[in-house]
Amino acid sequence: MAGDDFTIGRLAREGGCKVQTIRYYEQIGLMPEPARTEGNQRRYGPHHAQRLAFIRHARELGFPLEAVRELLSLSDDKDRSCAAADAIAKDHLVAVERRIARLNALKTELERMIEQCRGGSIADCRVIEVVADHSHGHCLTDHGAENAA
Amino acid sequence: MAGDDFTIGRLAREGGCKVQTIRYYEQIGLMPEPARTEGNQRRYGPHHAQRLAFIRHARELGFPLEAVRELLSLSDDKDRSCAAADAIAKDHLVAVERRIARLNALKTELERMIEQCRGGSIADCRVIEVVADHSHGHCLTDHGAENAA
DNA sequence: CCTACAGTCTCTAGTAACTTTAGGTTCAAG
DNA sequence: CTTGAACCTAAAGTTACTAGAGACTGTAGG
Repeated sequence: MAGDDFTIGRLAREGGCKVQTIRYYEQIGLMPEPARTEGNQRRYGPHHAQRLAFIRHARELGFPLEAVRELLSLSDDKDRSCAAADAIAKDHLVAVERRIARLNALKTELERMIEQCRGGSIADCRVIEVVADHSHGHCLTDHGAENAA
Repeated sequence: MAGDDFTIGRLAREGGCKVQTIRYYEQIGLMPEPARTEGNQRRYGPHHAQRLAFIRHARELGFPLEAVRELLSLSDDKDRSCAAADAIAKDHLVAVERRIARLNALKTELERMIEQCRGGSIADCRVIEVVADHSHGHCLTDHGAENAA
């Protein structure tokens, strides 16, 4: 624990996120409170960088913060079975697959909508018409459930 | 304008959303303020149901509320060219396609991760390992930009 | 030692699109 | 007339940050 510490700014650059994001992670307990200088500035070591990298990658993989939290606590306990981690990943995969299916249906509907729009006036615009008329043929799979955008 | 009005509860049931959502749409100006009873309760007519259906379908198609707002104002003006509506739909299609591409990359990574997890202890769990090690081969396309989940 | 100035600090509010809660009022049936 | 479901408003909570204000620190140059 000598003097190879670094600032929050450098940690942010290396971790590929904003300074505020790190402070936010600390606030919600994902990142541990680091040591401070006399003047109250945060100083980090390599283990902090590792933990942040873990969090950021998990986030890039689309895990919500609560899942990241679980994954972190699992990874801290090397002796436990990895079944829990596997379950989290599988759940997430299912969610991702559902989203993809939904977005594909969406894409089809949008494409049809756009294709049919032949540039007249609003009165016979297919885009407006399709949006206005919910029952115009097919439905998006599980309507209402997941947020679509 | 006789007595075929209905309550917010019924409008919500028919529109497939919550009562509060309708009040929220009213608050942000997407739904017009309806008439009220003596006792201050909202009473709706068929045109309200139509407008709500339009909004809900647009939302199911993944348009953000601001786009819905534009679409609504376009659909109110039947003489205007539909180029603007077309543009909104096209923009949205591009966004949807980007999301799909991203989610597909994600899916692949998750599948590889899960497949490699052979159920030992955390110490050699591939899920944890892959999440921990950012530089384990390929990257998700435009890292950082869009929110992934 | 002094001055600049980039970087840091805390705290607060804002984002999207709602949902939830609290505390009270109204409507319709029995 | 009483009950209970549905309604009312207003405010706070959700997710995962981002942005800003106003003040303080750390460091490099002179």
